[in-house]
Amino acid sequence: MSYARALDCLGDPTRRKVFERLRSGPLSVGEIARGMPVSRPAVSQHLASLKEAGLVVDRPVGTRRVYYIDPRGLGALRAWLDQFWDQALASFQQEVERRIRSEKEQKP
Amino acid sequence: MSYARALDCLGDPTRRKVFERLRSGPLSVGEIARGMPVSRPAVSQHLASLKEAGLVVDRPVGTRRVYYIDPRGLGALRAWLDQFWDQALASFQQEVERRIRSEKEQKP
DNA sequence: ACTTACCGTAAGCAATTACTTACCATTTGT
DNA sequence: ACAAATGGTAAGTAATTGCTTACGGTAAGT
Repeated sequence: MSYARALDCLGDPTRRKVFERLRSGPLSVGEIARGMPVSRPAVSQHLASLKEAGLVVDRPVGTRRVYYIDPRGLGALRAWLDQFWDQALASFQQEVERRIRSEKEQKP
Repeated sequence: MSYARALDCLGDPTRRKVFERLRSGPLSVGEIARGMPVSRPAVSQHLASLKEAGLVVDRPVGTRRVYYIDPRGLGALRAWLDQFWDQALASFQQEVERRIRSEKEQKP
């Protein structure tokens, strides 16, 4: 049931940008906010949401806090996606075949 | 760049519910809306968003419209997730090891 | 001890958005 | 041709939420 909060989080473009900045490795809050179109407190709030959703973890380093991606949140998301894959592919293929058949009926 | 709209869509709980109803196979709008806590027009609007995001496709069947999941949207989402996986796992493991080392220093 | 750097939190505001009701278009059946 | 069924669209409203400014708290440096 954790995929729900994760998807809620990643639904916001700014929060997605914050998350994507951590893809290359751990970063402090200031480093994440640098060059962002929003203020540092805004980034802080987004990080809190991401943390509550299990998508990131943080670790204190002196007066700074370093954030990095939590693979467990990522895993929950992937598991949720996989639930759809097989059934969706089967339904889709069936519909494609149906479309081909209906086109054959129309031409001649 | 299509994963962005897909994530925006699935960020809403109701829209997620609509999407999850299609997991077991194609359904008409009325069938999807049946038993939902929102009205049928609301479901229609959500389906339009999902369609624009490439997550569902529809096909007319008489006076009804049957919707089903589009695997291409699902694939874009999975590809985006996979981008994070390797790097995130490496960073996470590195942090776990760092935590173990710092605990060893503290005890003796 | 004092200052500086860094970050989380609170309050308030503006903008987005998700929902409802009403209406219209299209297709099927009689 | 008419009636019923199905669903997309428009307008309006209420609620959510993302952002900013201001403040407080902790850790490092002098």
